[in-house]
Amino acid sequence: MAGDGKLEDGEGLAPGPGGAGKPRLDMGCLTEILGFHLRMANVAIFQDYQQTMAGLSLTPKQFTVLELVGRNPGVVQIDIAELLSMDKATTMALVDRLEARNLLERRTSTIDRRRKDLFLTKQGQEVLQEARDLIAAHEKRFTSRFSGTELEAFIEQLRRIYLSGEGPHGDQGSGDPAGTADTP
Amino acid sequence: MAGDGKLEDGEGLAPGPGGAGKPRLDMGCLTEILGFHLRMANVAIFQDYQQTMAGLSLTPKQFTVLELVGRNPGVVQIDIAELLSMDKATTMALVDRLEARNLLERRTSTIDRRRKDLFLTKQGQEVLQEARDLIAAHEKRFTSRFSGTELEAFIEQLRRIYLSGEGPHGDQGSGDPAGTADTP
DNA sequence: TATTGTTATACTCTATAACTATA
DNA sequence: TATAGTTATAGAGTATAACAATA
Repeated sequence: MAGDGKLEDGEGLAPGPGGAGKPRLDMGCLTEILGFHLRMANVAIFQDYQQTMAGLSLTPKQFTVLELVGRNPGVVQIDIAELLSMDKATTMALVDRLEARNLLERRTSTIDRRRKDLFLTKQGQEVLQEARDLIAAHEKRFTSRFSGTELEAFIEQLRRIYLSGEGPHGDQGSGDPAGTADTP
Repeated sequence: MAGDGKLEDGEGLAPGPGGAGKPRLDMGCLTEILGFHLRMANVAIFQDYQQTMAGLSLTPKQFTVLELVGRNPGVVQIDIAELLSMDKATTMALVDRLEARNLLERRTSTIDRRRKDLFLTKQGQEVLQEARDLIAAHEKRFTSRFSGTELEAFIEQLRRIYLSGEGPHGDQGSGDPAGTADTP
């Protein structure tokens, strides 16, 4: 049984109180789980990202949306939501925050008044460019660990993970978490 | 990992065959950003995970903690927090939820009364085993896309992302908002 | 004084549902 | 009837800060 164990406190497990180093725990089946390594990598990158973007306070998703709106002026929320597999209500809140910061604006579509076309404001364009520069440096801290061919293969493998579910299921909501939620 | 879960942001980027559905947007610099692909892959795996574990309703983080406690009986929260780069308050909440479901229990350490040793309950052991089985099938749906050597290389690359702070600096505290939150 | 656990607080994400205004 | 946006609500994750007990 796995869990009944009886290790007394300090045995082998953790470094005792005051012990300096990291805890070396038995990772069990986690070492073989692709999703586990993926999440750990995601967290590591996120933490560096956060420090990098502290000044701009743009989350990865917010940056993604700014980039999408910047590259596709007039794109509507529903398309962003689908592309990023987000709920439309979640997308709403995200866009609200960006709009509140005056980084983008909504304009009712002239051809379909239900739609609100999205455009970056001048400030949004400036912030986006700043963000791109910061992110480039941030990215380099990780990509520099790989050779050109390694990086290419790495990204191809990541795409192989997320570009497969084409036909079958419709998208689903996400849930995280986390890297951040208890969500995966 | 750390996160308890939530991460996920987009998915579905794919060029879907179904013409009608997906928007074809210019992804701009996103296509070159490692962190973006990592998040997308994370989301894809998370969504499959979510469907797989719907019956047990265990988030990836919750499963991770159960596995760690199962493999390391008596481990304390602070060590789990450090290993997974989570805040100790976040870890607290996570453990609270597992305890509320009677999957694990806290016992005050006999040698350091500040500590609470963690142990799986009998029910926790059973749920953990069920989860392991479900996850094995879930994992296979993704790992089957790679050859043995490819998978090995892939995981090594992921580890290269998150195991960098090993020698020199300690890792860093937390700071994540969620892969969750608008977190990575 | 430092550490572990804890609580309180606030913000965000996520999902669902229902409502609006258009189409 | 269907779609795009919107609002309301609920449950969860995450981070910060402060506190208690113990070392």
